Amino acid sequence: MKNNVKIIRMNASITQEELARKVGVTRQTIGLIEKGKYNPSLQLCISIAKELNKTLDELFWEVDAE
Amino acid sequence: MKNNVKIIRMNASITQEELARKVGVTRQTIGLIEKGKYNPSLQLCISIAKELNKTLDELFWEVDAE
DNA sequence: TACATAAGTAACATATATATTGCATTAAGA
DNA sequence: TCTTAATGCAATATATATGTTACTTATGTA
Repeated sequence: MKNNVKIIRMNASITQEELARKVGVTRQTIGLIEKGKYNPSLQLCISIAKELNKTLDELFWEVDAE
Repeated sequence: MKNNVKIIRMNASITQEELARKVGVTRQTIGLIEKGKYNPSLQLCISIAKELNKTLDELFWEVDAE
């Protein structure tokens, strides 16, 4: 469940808490998603993407290329 | 929670049941996602996309432009 | 040193995605 | 008409995403 959320959020210079508040979840949820410990819902992924001005693919597609 | 899964699945000429089996869920889950009644997990969205040779954006991005 | 901010983490509760089973409906072919 | 495949739909059970609360660990700065 790797993704680019952490890098892109930090590039946007906002905290986990700010992002969480904007998309309507808690800081813990954002933290766990960034850590790859959660399998977030599509709707949340879309909200995060819009908040960071990215698309789903940019944040979540083929990040786990191993 | 609109999306393009049904159209693209039908273009691929496979049934809900075939797609479900390939991605490891039940037929009902695919049916409800196509109907827009579910908010699927990211991992399932990725599995569906790969099975249909599409990306997340092609299946789920800004379909709900209303 | 102290204080504040950001982030990691854990326990428990709740909401909901998904499974399981079963039945109804529709369309296509014999 | 009968049969089969594909789909819709509903009730109940289970797994897990997410919320809530709280403690801890940096890190920067006065």
